[in-house]
Amino acid sequence: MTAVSCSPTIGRPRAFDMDKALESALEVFWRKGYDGTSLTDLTEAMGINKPSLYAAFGNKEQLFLKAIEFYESRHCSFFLPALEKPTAYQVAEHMLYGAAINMADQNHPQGCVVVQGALSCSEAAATVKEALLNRRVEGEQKLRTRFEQAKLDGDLPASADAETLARYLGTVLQGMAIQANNGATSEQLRQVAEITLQAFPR
Amino acid sequence: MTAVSCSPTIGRPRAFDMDKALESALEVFWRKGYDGTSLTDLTEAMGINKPSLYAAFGNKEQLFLKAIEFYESRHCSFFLPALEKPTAYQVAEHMLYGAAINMADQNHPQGCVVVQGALSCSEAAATVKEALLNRRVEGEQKLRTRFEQAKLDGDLPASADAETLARYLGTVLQGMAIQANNGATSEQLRQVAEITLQAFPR
DNA sequence: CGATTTATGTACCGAACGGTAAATAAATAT
DNA sequence: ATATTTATTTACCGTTCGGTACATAAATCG
Repeated sequence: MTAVSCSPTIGRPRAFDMDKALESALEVFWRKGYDGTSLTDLTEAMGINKPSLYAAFGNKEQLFLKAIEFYESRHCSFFLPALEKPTAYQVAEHMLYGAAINMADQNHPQGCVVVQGALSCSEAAATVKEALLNRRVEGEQKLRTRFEQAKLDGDLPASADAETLARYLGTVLQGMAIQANNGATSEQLRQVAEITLQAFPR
Repeated sequence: MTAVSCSPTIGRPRAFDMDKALESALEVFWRKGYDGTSLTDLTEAMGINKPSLYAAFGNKEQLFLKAIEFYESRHCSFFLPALEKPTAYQVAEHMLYGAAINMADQNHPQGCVVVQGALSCSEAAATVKEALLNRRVEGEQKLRTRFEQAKLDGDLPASADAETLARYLGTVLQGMAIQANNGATSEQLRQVAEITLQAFPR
């Protein structure tokens, strides 16, 4: 069993909150990307020293991967619920409007760390780049599966191409991440979502 | 006057082709991003030593900016011509199909260096990040102006929102860059372009 | 032929990089 | 109280970073 963060009862207690530290690390990675973030950036933001960071999170790469898990559980909270909507159109609707609000939210860096955390990067970042790429592709795969189900359910015409619809939606969602980086507001992204939905069969 | 690359007649002649060196530098920046690219990466790809690089291109930042100019003149050759098409719909059409072919082209890194060259980055890269951001916003501004003209020309309904249409198109184009990084083929991007156009007024 | 000008190759600079050894501090177990 | 266990602090490791000084090579100018 690997060292899961189950609180050990013996030994000196950890002086910092792991979740808060992880959130701080995420914020830095999100804003600066994997290559652009130094250990000094991380330790300053997290309020801990390097040995504490390494003892608690492994190394820079593992910390990044844990930060991404944290991101998906806390910040991408609109994605999975949207998949549960009763029709394909409503799935698309909730996903696009959710993304519009989320990606331009001023309470955290703009965009999506899964898109911009390690898009083009050094060889040292190859592992995390691939991890993010897999998450993007898997997200689209989930959309595709949902749309194939919608065809069976009858709320998407049998002539519809689930794979291409999923890719279209993925493209717009990923494009919204760039738009948010460009400074687009939630309202402007909402308008994009609105147009996007006009091409979506209902 | 700054040192434009007008060939000097005196002194030892330069032993390398500046355009070829710039193209090699672009290829590296495109693939690894600004932060992910080291001077060693650059000099190895360009086939020159560091002092030659600095004498010819200034420094890493200036080299990057020159590589971006090079990119826009050689690799984004579909953008400006698309703007000249007779109707707004045809503008969108040519831009989307041009991007679909270009971004997944296997003859160079996938995606778009203006999107992925310095999206999230260190403070050292702040200048180049802003330069890329400005290029993206300016591209959308050009689209918007073109669509406003189309409303005057009558090939776009007066009720259409030129700004939002431009942002919608920008979003899909930027999303295509991510898709190309995800491994999408030109044919898959072409299908996305097709759906995108269904939401575009004609 | 020098003299001048520019480019190249080598060798190096201080700073920052990711990562760690070793000593100390704070908790529990016996 | 002492031993054990874990976290923190300080100080440091070798490597790589972006950038440059300096000597040499290759061209033109007079």
